[in-house]
Amino acid sequence: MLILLILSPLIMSQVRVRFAPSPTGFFHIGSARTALFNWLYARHTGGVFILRIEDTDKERNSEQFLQLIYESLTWLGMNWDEGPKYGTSGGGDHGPYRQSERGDIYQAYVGKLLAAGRAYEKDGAIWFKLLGERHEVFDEHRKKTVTKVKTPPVVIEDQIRGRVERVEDEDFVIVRSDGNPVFHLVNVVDDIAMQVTHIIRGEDHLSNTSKHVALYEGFGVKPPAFAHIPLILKQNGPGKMSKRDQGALIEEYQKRGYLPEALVNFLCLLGWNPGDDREKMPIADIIKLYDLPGINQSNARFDDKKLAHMNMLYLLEQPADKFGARAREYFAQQTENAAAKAALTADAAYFGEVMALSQPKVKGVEELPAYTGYFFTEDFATDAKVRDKVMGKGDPKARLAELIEWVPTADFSSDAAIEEGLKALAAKHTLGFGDYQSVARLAVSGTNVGPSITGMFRVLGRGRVRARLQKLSATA
RNA sequence: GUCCCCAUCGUCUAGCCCGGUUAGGACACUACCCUUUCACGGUAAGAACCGGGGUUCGAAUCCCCGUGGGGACGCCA
Repeated sequence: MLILLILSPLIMSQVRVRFAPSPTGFFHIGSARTALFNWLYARHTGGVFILRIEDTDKERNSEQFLQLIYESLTWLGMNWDEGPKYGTSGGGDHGPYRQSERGDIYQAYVGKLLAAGRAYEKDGAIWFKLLGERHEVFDEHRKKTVTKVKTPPVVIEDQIRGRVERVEDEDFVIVRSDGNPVFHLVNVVDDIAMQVTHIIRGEDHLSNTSKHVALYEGFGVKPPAFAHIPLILKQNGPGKMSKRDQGALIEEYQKRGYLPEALVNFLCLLGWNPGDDREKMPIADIIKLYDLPGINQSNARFDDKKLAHMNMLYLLEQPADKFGARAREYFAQQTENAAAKAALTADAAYFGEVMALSQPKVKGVEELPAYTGYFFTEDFATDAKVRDKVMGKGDPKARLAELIEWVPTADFSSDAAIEEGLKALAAKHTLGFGDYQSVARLAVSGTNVGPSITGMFRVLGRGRVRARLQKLSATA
């Protein structure tokens, strides 16, 4: 009882936000960001994040895309408190959370409008009736005569844009002639029924909002707070980012081995910032600082380079075993890639060591198969240009001979030991470490980029190193 | 065409609300340093207040107009 008394004002004012996607296509960056901004607000305020599936378009819905929504949200770390059950997310007593299962509710609400004279039937469809004087006018753009209604402007108090006024001056369809309710109706009905307090959505919905506010008024319900967030523009060319644009799909980043934390961090910064210079920050800090007034008003262009950089930052701080596991997962997906296949057949500990060696060197997991190829096969390619350059400088043949002789008895127990050994070798001829490094690298990897040569020696082991040195020596 | 939103480096942005800054940071680009290659890291450089009016001693900041960008105008969501 006492607890209830203390909690009741909290419950009364609890923020309830929703993300309401339709399963009609791949899950893309824009949707993810809208979900994220809602999720953050719920977590920031200690409110409720609702997932509602807007599957009223029977033609275009698919179960596959529905699953993709669940998977993508979960992958990004956005759990939902109410909604369809999936893993540990979902549940709640405002369901069902799929609009395809809420037909009775919509019918009841339409009934209310019909009874109140705020809706009528025409051409087999049900229309919402605006209040005011009517007159016919020819619409040049749509090339037809339409009935306009003289109405006062609808006022939207937007949390991001301030006061926005827009005149809604035409009745609109709320139930199609086939009996299916349309988006505007179900969206508003569900937000009323689910007691949504804040509608955070893309700015592309701002023009729809006048319809929605009119519907709220028709139902005699005070509209919730609106927050229209800026859109993400495509990287190249004009217009907003759409599912078909390069880099638009969440699934793609998942497949490419991006870290979800990095993608989320990047997405947060597209239209929001903590107010200082911090960019890479833990999600807990973002939740703490995130708020609606901090959201920008202007659209943001997507930048894959900045995302890649953010991903590298996160990758760099991954524990080696986690990084190795992620790499293995990525390699396993590359079924067409011979290098990836070969790597997977290698000993697990060896694979892990190779990845640990490469972790600080690459920008993304996707670089790994090509970057580490020579660790897993003796049949690796040699870069002709690098070969000419290395073999044309100093006396590489002599260095190779020395290395071949040195390897069998050298101390390979640690990178430091190998370094010491090589330095001692160089000192005998008053040469530098670099004189051995370049030719050794060419011999064992066929290129001039890669991890430290000492690390490569240690991981490859004496046998392989010596064989490769001899092979180069024989063909040089 | 009508309506709505927006406008700081190439890009993401701080500063704007509450007028006085060498207009700051990050990505990208360039140079140098570090170094055992390549990266990472460090330092430096270049790079912006869309234009025009107004208000003011003073405007990136407030107001108006233009221009530009974006969005919406479906029995799609």
